[in-house]
Amino acid sequence: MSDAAADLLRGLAAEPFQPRGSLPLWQQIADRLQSACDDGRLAGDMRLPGEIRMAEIFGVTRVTMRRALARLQQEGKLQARKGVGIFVRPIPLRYRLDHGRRFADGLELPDERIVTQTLPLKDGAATPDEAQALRLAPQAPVIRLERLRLLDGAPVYVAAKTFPAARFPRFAECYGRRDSVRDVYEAHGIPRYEVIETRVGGGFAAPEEAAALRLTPRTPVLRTTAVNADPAGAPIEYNLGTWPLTAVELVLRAP
Amino acid sequence: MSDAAADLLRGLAAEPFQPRGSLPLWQQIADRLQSACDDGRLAGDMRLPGEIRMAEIFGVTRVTMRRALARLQQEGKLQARKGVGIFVRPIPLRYRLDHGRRFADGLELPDERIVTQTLPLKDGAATPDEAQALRLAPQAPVIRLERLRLLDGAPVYVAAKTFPAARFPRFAECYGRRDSVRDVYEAHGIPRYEVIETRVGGGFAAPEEAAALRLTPRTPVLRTTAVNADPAGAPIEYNLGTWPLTAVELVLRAP
DNA sequence: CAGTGGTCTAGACCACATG
DNA sequence: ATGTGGTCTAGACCACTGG
Repeated sequence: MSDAAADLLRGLAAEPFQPRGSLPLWQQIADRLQSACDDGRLAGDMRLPGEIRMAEIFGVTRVTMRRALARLQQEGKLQARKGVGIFVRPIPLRYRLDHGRRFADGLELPDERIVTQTLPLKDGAATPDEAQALRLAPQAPVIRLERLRLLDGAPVYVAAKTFPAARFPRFAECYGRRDSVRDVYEAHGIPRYEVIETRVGGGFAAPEEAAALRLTPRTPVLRTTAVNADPAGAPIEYNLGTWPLTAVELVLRAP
Repeated sequence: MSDAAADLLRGLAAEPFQPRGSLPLWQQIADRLQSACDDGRLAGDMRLPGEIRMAEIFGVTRVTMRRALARLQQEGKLQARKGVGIFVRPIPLRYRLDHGRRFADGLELPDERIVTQTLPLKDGAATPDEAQALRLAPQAPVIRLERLRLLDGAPVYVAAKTFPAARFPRFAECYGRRDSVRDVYEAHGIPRYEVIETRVGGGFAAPEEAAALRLTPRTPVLRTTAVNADPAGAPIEYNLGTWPLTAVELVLRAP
């Protein structure tokens, strides 16, 4: 009785390790696991043996084993679920996403592979950041929309969108039909829009973000913020996006 | 005999911790240290007491203390130097960098605060990536230039630039005068250039990058790649930049 | 040399998810 | 009830850096 993952790991552990003083043991283990992830020997959604088991296989303590596993989790290759096990994250290599295009267009992938989950709409008051970006009065009423995009079942993007409530009185009704923001725009007399500013930066996943993206908390992420405007230049949407650090590559081309 | 840092930490440790079951001890410690970094109570280049000492102060094992410190290192707030001590990383905060502008212009800071270090030029053969970006034959001769930018003494950017050797026969001579790539361009009949493509992605610092940026190895970083072209559209420079994840924010505005 | 951070071990208890 | 990952401890040895 030995599943494929355990056999593979035994193979990784077979080669002797470099003596002390060169590379730390946990790093050598992590390196071998990582190369196995990268070349597909550890494939998507595969479940690894338990930590104690793996520690035995590699001939180290559980603590040392955990250090190796922790690095792979931080880099998004593995995902641990408490009480369940450790899984190979079905990795999106890296998606090229062109600036200013719609999410799905930028990915250049068939729509079947993309799934969108929408969380319930919420009303609220604009935060200072939002008020400034949307050119609203402080505390002005806004509509908040959260969305999660999955690619081949793996979450790759959470978006928190904020809209000025005054501008979109029939938001919920229009959005609900097809889960489409574009529909809302059109229904309120905005046939097209422009991205007037995009920012890209890095950060670390908050617990909720990590849960949504199925990442270990505090995992590094890429954050994008965009402001959309109607043809007249008035801001109509503030979009805060979070991506697993290794999941996306933004491509910006000269016009 | 007790320096300022130790006193501050004793203050942080004074408040009782939440009982087990709520937040892990190491996370509570990390949170307190982080807020102390963020609001300046732990200021730039300050040296912390040793790990054993800090572990005593917080009443935990050295292992637990190290977990807390590890998180702050990964997030770029602290920097450990083996055999020396742990230091507060001087004010990385976050710099707005506008796309398409020169490094120094984008930062909108006085030149005095910016220092550039140039590593020795190297000749070499184009890698596949470089050959494609620069539209060269495989293995074509290229010139490699590495630069490190420091802001207020803290390294915030390493750039690895690659130029087609055939296009810049007098590269070394021209560059050496003022360490300016623009000088090289002008001397070879290129009065201005355009950025034809920029990519932004995330990764993890290789050992050399980490050393240059004074980061803990494997720290998450932001990577930018840009291709410059002459007015005729011919690629003349391939630029690979690495930033500490928390040090930079790219701002892209509509033309 | 003494002090520092980096690595590693052996064992323990807990909260959680699953069967 | 079992096994999982998450946390924590107490002690040890090493390599590096500084005075």
